[in-house]
Amino acid sequence: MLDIRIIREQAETVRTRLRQRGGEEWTLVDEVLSLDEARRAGETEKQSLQSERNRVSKDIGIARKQGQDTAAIEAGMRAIGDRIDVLNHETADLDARQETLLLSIPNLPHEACPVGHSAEENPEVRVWGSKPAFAFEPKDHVTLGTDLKMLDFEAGVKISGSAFVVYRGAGARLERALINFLLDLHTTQHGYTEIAPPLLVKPEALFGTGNLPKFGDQLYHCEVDNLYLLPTAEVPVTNLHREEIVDPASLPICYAAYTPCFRREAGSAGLGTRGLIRMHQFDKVELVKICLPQDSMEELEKLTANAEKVLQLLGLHYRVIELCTGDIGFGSAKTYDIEVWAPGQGTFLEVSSCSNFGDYQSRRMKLRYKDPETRKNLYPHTLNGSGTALARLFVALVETYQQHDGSILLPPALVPYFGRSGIAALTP
RNA sequence: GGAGAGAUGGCUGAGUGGUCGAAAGCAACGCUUUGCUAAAGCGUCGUAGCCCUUAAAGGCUACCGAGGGUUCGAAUCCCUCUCUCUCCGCCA
Repeated sequence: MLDIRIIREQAETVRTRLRQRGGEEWTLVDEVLSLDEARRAGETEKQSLQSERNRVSKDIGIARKQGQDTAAIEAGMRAIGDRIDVLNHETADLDARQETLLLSIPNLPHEACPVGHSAEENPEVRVWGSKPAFAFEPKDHVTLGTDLKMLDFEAGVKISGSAFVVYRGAGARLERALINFLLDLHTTQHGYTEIAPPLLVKPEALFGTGNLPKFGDQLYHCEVDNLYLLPTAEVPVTNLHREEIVDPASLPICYAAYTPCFRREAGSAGLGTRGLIRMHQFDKVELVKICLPQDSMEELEKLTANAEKVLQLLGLHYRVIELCTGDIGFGSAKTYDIEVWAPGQGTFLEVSSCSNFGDYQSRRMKLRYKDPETRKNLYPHTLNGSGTALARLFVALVETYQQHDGSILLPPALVPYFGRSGIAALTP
């Protein structure tokens, strides 16, 4: 949520920045400003009347003790009370409308965020490794997974429908090995604290991270209990400190969490996505940071480097791109995407998205820290990034490390976790 | 699912219609004094909004789980809701 004071004082800058995103939200600025003005006018009148009421009510108390008749004064106060009631409802209504508008306005892109209209204008930041060469025609993960009996797409459909999959045998074991590898890397090498959060979350948590109110159609909702299946561990983990005033000495707070993620993917069904690339349920290890405002850009670089380390250790070719203003997410001020090469797809797949949200989420969830100098409560910055998504990592891994005989030879970093050096081809 | 208890400031915990934003204690911060890993004394110490200011300072208002009601006036009385805890039942 944007700071109303920034909108008030720098309306033109806010409009310009919002326009760079390409949406229509910039047109809401004028509406917010007029609501704000009306709200403050009502607030001022209401408060001066309340002040009068408090003063006179005290006098009435004193006069009554002295046995005086206060009926006339009380009648006058009743009129003031009525007026206060009216103003109360008016300002509450204006306040609610302003809040609703503010919740639907996306974050301002950071000035370091490249300006552009769409994904085509995302600059490539760096490339690591190179495309692996094959002396044979590489298969895609669907073929490999099915042949090796690691992935059962038909069973997924039978049990849960399209875009669900069953991992089995070596596939299930590989998924588990990857989860442990990722968590160990981030907790023992990168200093993150491991979190295992609930997978069902309240609406308040989703408002805090910005998934609600705008993106409810992407969420699985358990109506009888009004709980949502999480679309990413970002939601419960960032909300761990919702409505808290954290000790600034404890910053940066760094969390790593493995969870399954559930997404309805409304609107993208049948979008030509074969295999594991777009699923309703997938595993992910998420990294979350809460830090001082002045540190957040540096922390974003570290976070991105932590996610890249995964691909480096696994020997997977990848590139990092920077999202332009027209492509960054709703709450983000600056985002790097990491895309891994998948030989069977002949394309790069997004396996991580690392974002600095500035104070956008912390203001929404009333997450603050007390500045030791001024003793004021300030909003820390929040960041998160996948470290990394598992399904697409699985794709890149098996497609990159497939052998001519259909077997898979795992990179050394994964061998201790998997327990074997690879997955042998099955003999028919 | 059944029964009961509760929700007050960072924490503990007083407060049942009027100078209560709220006693007291703990924690924290500052100062003083003494001094071997500390104690004592004094002071400060909730959150948010509005107004006035270049700013600081200041003034005002609201907030004692949430919402509504009674009243000139509500932490305090009434109603509704939510949540937490305990016990019983069921269950991985």
